Amino acid sequence: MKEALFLSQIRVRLDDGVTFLDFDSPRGARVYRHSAAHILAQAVKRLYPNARLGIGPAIENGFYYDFEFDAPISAAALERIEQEMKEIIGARLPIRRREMSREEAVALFQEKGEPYKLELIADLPADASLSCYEQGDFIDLCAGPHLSDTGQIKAFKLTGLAGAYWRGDERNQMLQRIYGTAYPSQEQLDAYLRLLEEAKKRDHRKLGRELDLFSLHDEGPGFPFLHPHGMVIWQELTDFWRREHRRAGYEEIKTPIILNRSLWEQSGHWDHFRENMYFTRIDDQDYAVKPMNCPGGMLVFRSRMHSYRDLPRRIAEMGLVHRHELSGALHGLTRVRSFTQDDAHIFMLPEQVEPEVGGVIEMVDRFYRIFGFDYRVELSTRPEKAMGSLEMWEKATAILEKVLRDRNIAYRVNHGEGAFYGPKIDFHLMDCLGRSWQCSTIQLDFQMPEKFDLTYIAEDGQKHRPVVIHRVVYGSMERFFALLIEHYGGAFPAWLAPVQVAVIPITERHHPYAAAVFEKLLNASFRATLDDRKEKVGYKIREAQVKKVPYMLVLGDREAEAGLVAVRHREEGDRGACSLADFIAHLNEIVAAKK
RNA sequence: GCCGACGUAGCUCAACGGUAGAGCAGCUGAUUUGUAAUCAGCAGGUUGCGGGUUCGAGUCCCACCGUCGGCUCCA
Repeated sequence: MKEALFLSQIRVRLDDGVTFLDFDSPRGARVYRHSAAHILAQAVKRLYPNARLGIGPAIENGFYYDFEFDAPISAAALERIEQEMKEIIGARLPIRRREMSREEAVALFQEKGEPYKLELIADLPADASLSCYEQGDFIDLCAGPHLSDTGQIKAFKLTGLAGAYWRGDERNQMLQRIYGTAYPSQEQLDAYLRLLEEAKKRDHRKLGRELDLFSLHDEGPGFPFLHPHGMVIWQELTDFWRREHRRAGYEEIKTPIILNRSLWEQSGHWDHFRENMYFTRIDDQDYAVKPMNCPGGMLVFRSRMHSYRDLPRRIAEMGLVHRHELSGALHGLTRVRSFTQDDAHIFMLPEQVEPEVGGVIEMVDRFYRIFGFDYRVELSTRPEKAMGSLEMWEKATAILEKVLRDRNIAYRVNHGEGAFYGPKIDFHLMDCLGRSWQCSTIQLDFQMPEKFDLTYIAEDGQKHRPVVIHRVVYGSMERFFALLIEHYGGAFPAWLAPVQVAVIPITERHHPYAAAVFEKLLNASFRATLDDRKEKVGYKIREAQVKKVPYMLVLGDREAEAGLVAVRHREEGDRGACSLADFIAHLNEIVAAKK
């Protein structure tokens, strides 16, 4: 084994040669935080000798370690654990790697009473060489590498306590997970904590209340209420969506929310999705509230005969779906129990699959660019609970891969994450905190056409089976709305802003002029307000600023006499006076450009 | 659903087991104001819901509902 290596910030022991790592590289940060996780585990074992160790990896922005305690610990215990960690860091314990045989390792962890470690060892391949890392009175099964001593952790904080199932499986024992983060300096840690504070200010739940966009109530957990200002944004999003889809050759439909059980049996949802569905009875028959829009779409397609000349048919629907989600999973507008999907089903000939999937990819990219979102592409393959033959799945997956490769799109493969009826391409948006959210998805489906016996008449005069794509662009309107709120920090661009212009007369004698300006703005189809309260301009401006109104028109003697408007912009401040016509032209330009 | 935390006025937050308060918002009045908060007054609560302990519960205990951080799931 090579001796410890030194670099400005991190010293790492490696057994495979000399490698320098520093915290700024992703790998260096992982090593650093993984060592912090070991220190956490050591501290916990000192305070709770009976605690059984789970796993303790580094994650994005930090680390965690899972433990099984005799009795659950509470968040208050974290402070005591932090103290103990500081002791361990202060002692500058050297961290040593120990290679051992499987028998040695089993004996070691048996003696230490670590059932989860034994389970991990049992699952390691027979020829794997086992290693442990040791620091003072603590030893842990670990591939490494690690820092050379515990004193190198300069700044850390335990950030949370949560339940987590052993190996992520809800059938397993629930362990307690302690989250933390670590940085090479207190300044960096503080900067990270400040970033979290900033993120809280853009939280869509907070802004949604402050800007009066939407609300959630105990009377309907997970069923959001949209307020007038939220509805304005919603309408702009759907208007834009309709124009783009018409242009791209889509037709729009609307299907019922409640449909008979027989339909859900036919579609396979009864067997594959029942635990997420809501039910009701009508005239002594079972009905279900739709969790997806596809069966309704299938019925529309099937309601008449199709020629191969009719295909592809791109049938879109802003469909309201309801899904029973676990109560603990609900979160603002991003995880709800009822949401609107900007759905579409494309019915096509087998040879149209590639161009159609390509067309959807282009549309998704266009939408995301308008809003300035970065995204990541993922391909999800056959899940355990799947319908259809393996060959069908392989064929469908191969087509999706080909489309992505032909376009040089980088993607990640999620094995076993597909829908039960077909593989899919997902688009994950990165939000302002670096978290990713699934929004757009393109799902290939060879199942529904079979289940619903969909056909078209081909050139040979015979009936053939069309292929179906399910796709969404926004994904869930509610989730996309939430992401937009946080993305813009509530300061929506003019085309989306619930109020685009606040007209602010300085005194009552300017009210008639202000009312005339206001009227003209309404006639120009802008969303404007007239603030004719008996308040000082400063007060009215502050209020408009707080509500994040992009433009304010301040009107006093100077403007009234010259027939001008003094323009104040939300970010840029006082822009000076111009004619109302010029202002309207400017605003029209900004709105049209969606800037 | 599971683990942990939390739930007081519309919002943000106070209140050693001993009479529930403040700021902002709201309402009323005065102020007629030039680019982020004028002043004064008034009103606002069965402390999430239901039990229990206690002479006495916002405070302690139990159950339920909801919210938050995670796990799981997914748009």
